[in-house]
Amino acid sequence: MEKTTPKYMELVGWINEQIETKKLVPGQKMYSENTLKDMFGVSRQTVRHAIGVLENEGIIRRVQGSGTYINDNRLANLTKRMRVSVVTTYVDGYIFPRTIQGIEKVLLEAGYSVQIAFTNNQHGREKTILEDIISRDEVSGLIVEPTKSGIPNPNLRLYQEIRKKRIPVIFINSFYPQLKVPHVSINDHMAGWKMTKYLLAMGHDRIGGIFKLDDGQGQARFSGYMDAMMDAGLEVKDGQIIWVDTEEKQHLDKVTGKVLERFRDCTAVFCYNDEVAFGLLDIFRKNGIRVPQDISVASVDDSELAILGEVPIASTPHPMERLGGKAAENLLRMIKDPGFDANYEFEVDVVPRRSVRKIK
Amino acid sequence: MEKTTPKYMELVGWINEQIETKKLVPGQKMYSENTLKDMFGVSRQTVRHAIGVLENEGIIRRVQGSGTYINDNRLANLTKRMRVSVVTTYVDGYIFPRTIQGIEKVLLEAGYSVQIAFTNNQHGREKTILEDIISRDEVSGLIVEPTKSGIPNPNLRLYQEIRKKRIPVIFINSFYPQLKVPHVSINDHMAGWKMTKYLLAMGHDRIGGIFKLDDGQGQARFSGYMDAMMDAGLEVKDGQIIWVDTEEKQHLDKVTGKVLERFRDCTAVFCYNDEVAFGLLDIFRKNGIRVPQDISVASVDDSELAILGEVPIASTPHPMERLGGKAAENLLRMIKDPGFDANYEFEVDVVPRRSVRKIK
DNA sequence: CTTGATTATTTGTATGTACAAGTAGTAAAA
DNA sequence: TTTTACTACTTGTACATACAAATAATCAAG
Repeated sequence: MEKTTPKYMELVGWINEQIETKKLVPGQKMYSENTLKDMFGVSRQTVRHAIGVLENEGIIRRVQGSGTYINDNRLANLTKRMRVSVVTTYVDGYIFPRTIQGIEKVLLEAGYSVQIAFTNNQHGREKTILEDIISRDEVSGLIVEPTKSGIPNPNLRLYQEIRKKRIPVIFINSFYPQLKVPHVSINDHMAGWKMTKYLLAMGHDRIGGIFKLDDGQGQARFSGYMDAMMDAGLEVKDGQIIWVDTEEKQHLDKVTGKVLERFRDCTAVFCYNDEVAFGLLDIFRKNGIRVPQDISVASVDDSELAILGEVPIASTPHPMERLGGKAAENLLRMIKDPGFDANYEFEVDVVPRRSVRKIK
Repeated sequence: MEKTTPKYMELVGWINEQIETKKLVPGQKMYSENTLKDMFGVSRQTVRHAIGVLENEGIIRRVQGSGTYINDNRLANLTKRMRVSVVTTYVDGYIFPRTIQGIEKVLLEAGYSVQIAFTNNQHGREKTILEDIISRDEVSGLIVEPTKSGIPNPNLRLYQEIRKKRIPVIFINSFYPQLKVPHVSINDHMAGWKMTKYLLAMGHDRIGGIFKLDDGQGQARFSGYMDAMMDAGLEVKDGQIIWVDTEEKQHLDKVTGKVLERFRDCTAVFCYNDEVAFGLLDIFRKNGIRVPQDISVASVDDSELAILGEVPIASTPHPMERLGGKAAENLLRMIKDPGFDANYEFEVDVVPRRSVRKIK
């Protein structure tokens, strides 16, 4: 993902940095427009554009005929807005609470307060929440876990409006491909790739999969799985893949028939995440299929669910607190320097567990 | 000498007038830059300059590729200080996420935003958070889960300061007895009482207990347990009780020796909550003690942990979302009516499960 | 009817030029 | 010394051009 920061925004970032590092102090006269124009090799109009942005933010003051000056009320202005809004889909269990905890810890230590809201993975709720944030105009940054990132989002306009207000936004776990907004997540493709490679290395070659349809993570994990299968010269058969949506994920037992039929000839199943894997183990147990003797199960995220049941599940750890912390840190940098590239993807590794059996 | 107004300012005035006279209504698409350029015989740059001024005032909104639209800024005036702060000990799992969800849902629907912070059950963190809330002076209410409510709290002064500012406060799950602040919680005494009565009814008479030392809930549940035992004419022996603190609760296996010894002669154990019960089952399993054949286990809260393991645990349901929602509703009433008595305790009932065996 | 590519329109970024208007210091004039 | 006029420099206004990027409507292919 390539993001080109406009020249005038780079200038904004540079000037902000000069003030931040005390190279320019309040009351002091700034470089003149022509000086900046020569320093950066841009046109005077571009310099004026940048200075205009800073003036609107109340950071500097222009006086015709005299020059441009640094304002001294910058700090007083900022403390009023030392607040970050966090918008996630859920909060009840799984990886969410600890991710939020990671965010909260970093922001609290930086003197920010954290405002929070949950979409329940519903576009309508997301709309309400974003409109509230926009109309209040009280936050200096936004951390968002996308709602249904796999399908078109009707709220993109609201995100653009937020960007127009120069409020930095960062996505976690997933992102909307249509928006050029940075994201912090795990490398979902790598998760699918490495786990599938692991299953292959354990001697499996008929590997089924359950993936989540309506978010981008499911699709990325699927493509990692598929690439690994193709890399091994194996065909991915549609009959070995089950796609579920959020609703079905919660109640996997409703598709018991489909599960038993599609995975009948498989020696292993790759699951979208631990919730799905946990539900799958339940179905297998109720139908007398033993794990890992009859079939192996692998998963992603390595949440508490992975080690809670009778059979611990091989999974790839999700850096929960660290991911939240990284997102918060990068957001803070974006607030200071609008040109900062905040994209980050965590690498993942496989944790072998008893749910996967070695086949000779 | 007459002062000539710049062309772009004339344009600003004209557009403002159009909105004032309802010739342009909110949400409607404005004339495009090129249209205005032709209408007024000025350059596109001048038009952009004018539109830029209006955009900074929040009167209009520009959307690249689409057009320029009139903003609906009615909302901006209304909601200013509609914010509630929620302070809980943890967020990672158990009953916390769903309680927070219940709070958030009610407050969001009432038009409030929710600010959140976690103490990690440390007095120091609680102090930082409360001082921040006081100095910002931006919230209209406070929902707090007490930190270590069982031992004297060094931050009572801060709560009194908040009260002096006439900001309503409500406690959830537990409360500080020294403060006359309303609380919404389950009836912990009843939880201890009813569950013990249930164990007695199942034929048990040698009932041990594990309780949490450093919060008020543990003490209330203990007194319910004790009252039920005495009501049945049974003696509560110190040797059948284990007191744990927060640290030991997380790593119950560290006191394995004590557990095995104290409960050797018991037919049942009443646990402070599901976390403790879950850890206890683990210890029993690792030491070859079968539940419920050798010993019965009962618990409080009925979280996901109660039904996750091999042996489902008898427990008393915690009304998580409902409790959070009730707390939020009562806080809203307190904001409107400072005299409202917001105290509320949920009644609890026993959910029998396989972890408790009937003795003839 | 749906999907995908194309096209026209719209705003965004960037550069260049020219002159106007205000400021501050300097030099000349009273 | 004080005043005035000048001058160099600053920001403000205005116009022109070019291309980039996003959007929405249109049209053709399946």
